[in-house]
Amino acid sequence: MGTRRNLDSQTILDAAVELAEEKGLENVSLLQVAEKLGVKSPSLYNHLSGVQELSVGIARLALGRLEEAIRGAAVGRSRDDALLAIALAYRSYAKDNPELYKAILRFPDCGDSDVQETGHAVVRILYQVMEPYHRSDEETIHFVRGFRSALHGFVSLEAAGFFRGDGANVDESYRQLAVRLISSLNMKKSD
Amino acid sequence: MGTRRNLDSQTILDAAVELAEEKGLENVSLLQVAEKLGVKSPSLYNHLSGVQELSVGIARLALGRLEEAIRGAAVGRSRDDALLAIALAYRSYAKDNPELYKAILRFPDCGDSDVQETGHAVVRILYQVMEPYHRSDEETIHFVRGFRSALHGFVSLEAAGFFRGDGANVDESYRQLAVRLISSLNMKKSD
DNA sequence: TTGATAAACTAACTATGTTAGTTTATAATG
DNA sequence: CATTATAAACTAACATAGTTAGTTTATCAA
Repeated sequence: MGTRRNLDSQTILDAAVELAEEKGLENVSLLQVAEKLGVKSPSLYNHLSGVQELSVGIARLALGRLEEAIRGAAVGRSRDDALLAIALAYRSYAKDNPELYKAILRFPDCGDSDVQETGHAVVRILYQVMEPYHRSDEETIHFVRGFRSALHGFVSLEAAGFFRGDGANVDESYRQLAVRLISSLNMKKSD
Repeated sequence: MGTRRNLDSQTILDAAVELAEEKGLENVSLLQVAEKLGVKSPSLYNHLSGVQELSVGIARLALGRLEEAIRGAAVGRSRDDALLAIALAYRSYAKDNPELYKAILRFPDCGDSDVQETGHAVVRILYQVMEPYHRSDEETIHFVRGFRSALHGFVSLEAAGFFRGDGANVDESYRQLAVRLISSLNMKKSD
């Protein structure tokens, strides 16, 4: 007993993420994380301020990985092609990492500014892709907000179990949504 | 002490909703609800099976009211006009009832089928509005899924505090998103 | 009047988050 | 090398939440 200098906030975060992926995000408690690390739960307080900090950490990590996935999808592509690739990568990430995506969904609870910062990083990629369209800043912002909202909304509703009963191809619904928005970019405003 | 026959599940639900609106959804606990009703928390178990049932009840009520708001907006309107009105009503509801809307957002946690049922009621209105467009069932489903996703996604992200830093009119972003999708309905598939 | 029922109660348990105060291993210093 | 300071672990304890079991009691029906 006494002291072992191996623990730090990164290790704790890693354990929490692992736990989330194993047993679901809702079962990530300081008790469980501490147990996983062979430590008593109050010991964690030497490295973090509370459970909220852990939640924020998970959310940030999840958003960071989402950003990576999106950036990876956009690389080597441009314009419509890039936008569609981003859309598909977004949904793939959510499907491949359901617990981490839940952590992103949960951020309304905390309203943390750090999380929002990481969220902006995702949006920044979209701004880059938008450049060749030569739209005004304002128009670009409007489009990016809408595009991101659509991706997020679809994936959230799908994760929540909607789109199950009515039999139509969900992949196709998603593709059409993305294409509708992307097409609208290439049209004159008057249309 | 002893017994008063006034309590029932509806009364409890009403108290919970009131509490949510007063102190935030995250502060709705059986303890607080019981206190508000002048009762000890175990007494609530005579009328409900647990806190989950209460959460589901709140979510269902919130979705029910959302459905009402949307139906009210669609009445007397048709086609593009109706769709836009629904979109605006959707966001208004979320803004006017932030705690209730949070309850809707939270349903991923439970995956309850009753909640999904009420969610479908919202979608049913959209199907009605879609009729005059004379699209195939499949096309209609795709569009409705996308449209609803967009509304939900935008409102969720807005509630979470995104769209704040970058200075562009948020109302306009939302309107444009709705219009983009609605316009895409009036186009040939080949476009 | 009496007895059954339903609704409230108390007591107690588990789990979670958290704080306070104690011990102890390592690192830093004389 | 001895000592001290620090940091990281510990134990103990408390609050709050949800929940269960078992008890009391008011009301309603026979």
